[in-house]
Amino acid sequence: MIEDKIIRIRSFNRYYTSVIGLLDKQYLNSEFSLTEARIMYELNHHPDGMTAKAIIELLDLDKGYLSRMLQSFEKRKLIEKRQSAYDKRSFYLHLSQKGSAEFSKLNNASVQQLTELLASFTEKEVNELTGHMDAIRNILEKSATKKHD
Amino acid sequence: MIEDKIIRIRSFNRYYTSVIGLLDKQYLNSEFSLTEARIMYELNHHPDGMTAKAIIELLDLDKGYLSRMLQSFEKRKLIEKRQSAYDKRSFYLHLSQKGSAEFSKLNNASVQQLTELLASFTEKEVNELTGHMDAIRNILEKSATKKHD
DNA sequence: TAAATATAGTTGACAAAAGCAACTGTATTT
DNA sequence: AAATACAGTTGCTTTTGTCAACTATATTTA
Repeated sequence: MIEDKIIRIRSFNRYYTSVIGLLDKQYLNSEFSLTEARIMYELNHHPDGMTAKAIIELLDLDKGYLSRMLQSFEKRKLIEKRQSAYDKRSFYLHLSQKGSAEFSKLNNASVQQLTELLASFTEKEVNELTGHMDAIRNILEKSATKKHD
Repeated sequence: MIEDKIIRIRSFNRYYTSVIGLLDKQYLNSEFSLTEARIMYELNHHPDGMTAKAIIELLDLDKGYLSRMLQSFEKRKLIEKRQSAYDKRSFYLHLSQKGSAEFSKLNNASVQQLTELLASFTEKEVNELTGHMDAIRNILEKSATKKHD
């Protein structure tokens, strides 16, 4: 029965919301908010530079909100802007060396956190876990339009 | 290699964050915030009443923040409070009839939303999806302390 | 090609969401 | 009975996010 499946999916979503929430708490200790970390992740993932527009679409942020966060990044020397020669309205954004270093710290902390969490599982369990995750993604992305890393 | 597994888990987490974020957008149209909806879900799930303390622990909310949201619920006649006879500091909280009705609306909208989303999948795919979700939960809860519905 | 329209990003003003600490009243411990 | 702990409330603040108007550039259309 489909109703039953929906109940299970919603239950999983509630459950996984709390899992993600728990993992995201690490940003409380850092000098970056979760959203800032996501922006840095995208910038790091696009070393050739990306526009504010692209970040907005990827992360579904308000452009005014993002604009201010990028200003704050600039003040902190975490990013560099380079105006596009072809479209002077837009700017290519890059992590600076400092920004890359800060991102690495965040990233390492995140890996460390998950490493500790996974320590209580067997290798077989971890393999199964990632297998199920990949499978969910494959199913959902079959119909979805959105693209991800 | 475990590093590789961690990368995949983190990738899934980023992906699933956006899935959940998309589903949660439905609350933008409603008169309830996501957090309010979660509180109502818990209240609905505990028809014998539950204390603010219990909600705080389940949803990891600040008690002051919750206190104000409950006040707003009371003003809107969505909940009823009954002081505990055994511990006059605490109150048992219930959805009122109106609160139940409002929760039902939210719930139905959520079911409807997922029904539409699942419409593009085959029954087999949906079965696999829920199977993988259950499997993830089973693995993660093996070591976890947190309990969920 | 000039006018109209669209787009990238910025800014100001504001609102919603969340966090923190002090406080009240009740319960529990010493 | 004094000290401590706890449930919930309140005042105050910060963080996060939203909206609309605006500037400068680009694109479309008449």
